Amino acid sequence: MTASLPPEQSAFIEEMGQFLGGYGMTPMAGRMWAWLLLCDPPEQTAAEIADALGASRGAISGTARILTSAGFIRRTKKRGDRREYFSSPPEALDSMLLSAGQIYRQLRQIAERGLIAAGDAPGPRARMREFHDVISFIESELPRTIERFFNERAAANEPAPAPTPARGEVPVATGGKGSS
Amino acid sequence: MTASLPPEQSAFIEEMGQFLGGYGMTPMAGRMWAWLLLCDPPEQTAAEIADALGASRGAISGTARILTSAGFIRRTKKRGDRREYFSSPPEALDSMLLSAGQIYRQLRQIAERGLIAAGDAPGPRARMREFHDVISFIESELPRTIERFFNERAAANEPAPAPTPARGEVPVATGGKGSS
DNA sequence: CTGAACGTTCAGTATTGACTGAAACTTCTG
DNA sequence: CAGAAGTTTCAGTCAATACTGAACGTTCAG
Repeated sequence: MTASLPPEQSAFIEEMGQFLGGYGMTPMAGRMWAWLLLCDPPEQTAAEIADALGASRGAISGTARILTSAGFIRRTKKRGDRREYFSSPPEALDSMLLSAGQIYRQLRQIAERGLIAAGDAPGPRARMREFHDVISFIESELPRTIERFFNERAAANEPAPAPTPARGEVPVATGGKGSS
Repeated sequence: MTASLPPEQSAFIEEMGQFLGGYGMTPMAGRMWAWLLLCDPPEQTAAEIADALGASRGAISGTARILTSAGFIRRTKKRGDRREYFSSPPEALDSMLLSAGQIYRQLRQIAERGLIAAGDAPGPRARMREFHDVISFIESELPRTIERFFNERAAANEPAPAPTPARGEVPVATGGKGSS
C-alpha cells in the first residue's frame, strides 16, 4: 500500500512469492523472504515489512513463525525496545538447501514403504527398487555437493587456513544504522 | 473404490498423492504414478486405473495428460484395440530428476532478477549475490550427480550381466543417453 | 450403417487454505 | 500505575482448484 517499491523489486518479491507458494510454502513466505533479502537496513520490524509488502500484521506474524522455524529468517530482540527485528542471515541458505535435501529424504522414505507394498511380484518390485535407489543416491549425494560449494568458496576467499571458516564471511552490517 | 487394495498399497498411493500434491502437482498425479509403479500388469487402461484409485474417468484423463507431458508415464496404443495403455517407464525417473533440476534453474533465474533489483546497495547486493551463487552451483552440479549415478550403476551391471534373468522385464535403460 | 465401448471436455461442486482485521495479550514509557 | 506501542491469536472471508459426472466426439465390431 504505502509501499511504492521500484518495479524490479516488487517483481522479484512477487516471483519469489509465486515460487515458494508453488512448492509447499505460502506466497507470503516467499514475499517476506525476498523482502528481507533486498531491504536496505537488513533488519526490519514487522510493521516495516507489513508496510513494504502491503500485508496485514497478522499475516506477517504467522509467516514469521513459519520462516523462523524453518531457519530462513532470524528474529532479534533488543532490550529497551519493544520491537522485534527480522533479518535474513547467511545461514538461511544452508537452511534452504537443507530443506531441499529433506524433500529427497521424505521421498526416499515413501519409496521404502512402496517397496514393501510391492511385495514379491518381480515386475513391481523391480520398478520400485529402481525408484528407491535413484532417490536414495541423490539424497546421500546432495549434502556432499553443498558442502563442496562452501569448501571451494571458503578456499577461494580465505587462503589462510582458519580453523573456523564460518561461511558467513559477509560482515552483516550489525549496528551502524540510525533510526528511521 | 470398487477395488479394495492391500493396506500397504493404498497407504503408499495416498502418501505419493500427498507428496506430489504438496509440491505443485495434483494429488491425483501422485496417486496415479504410484499405482503405475506397483500395479502388476505394468500397463493399465484408464478404466482399470480409475477403478483401482476410486477416481472418475475425467480425473484420470486430465491427470494422464499432465503426467505424459511431464514424461512421468507413457501411453501405448495398440491397433485393433480402442483402449489406451498407461505405464511407468524407466525414463520416468530421469524425467523426475530433470524436473527437480529445473526447480533450481527457475530459482536461479529469479535470483538473477533479484540481483538486478538489489541495485548497487552493498548490503542487499552481497546477500543476493550469495543467494544466487549457491543456487547456481547446485543447479550446475545436480545433473552431474545424476549422471554419476547412472554411470556407476551401468558400470556395475555391464561387466557382470545380471545372474537372474528376471523374466522378460525390460532391461533398465543402461545409460542410454549419448553422454560423453 | 448402427451400436457400443472408450476417451476427452467442461461446467458445477466442495474443499482447502491464505490472508484480513479486530480483539486480547505483552512489554516498555511517563 | 496508567497509557501507549507492538505483537500474536483467531474467527471470518475470499479465491483458487481438485475432482465429479454428464454430454460429446471418436473408433471399432456386427
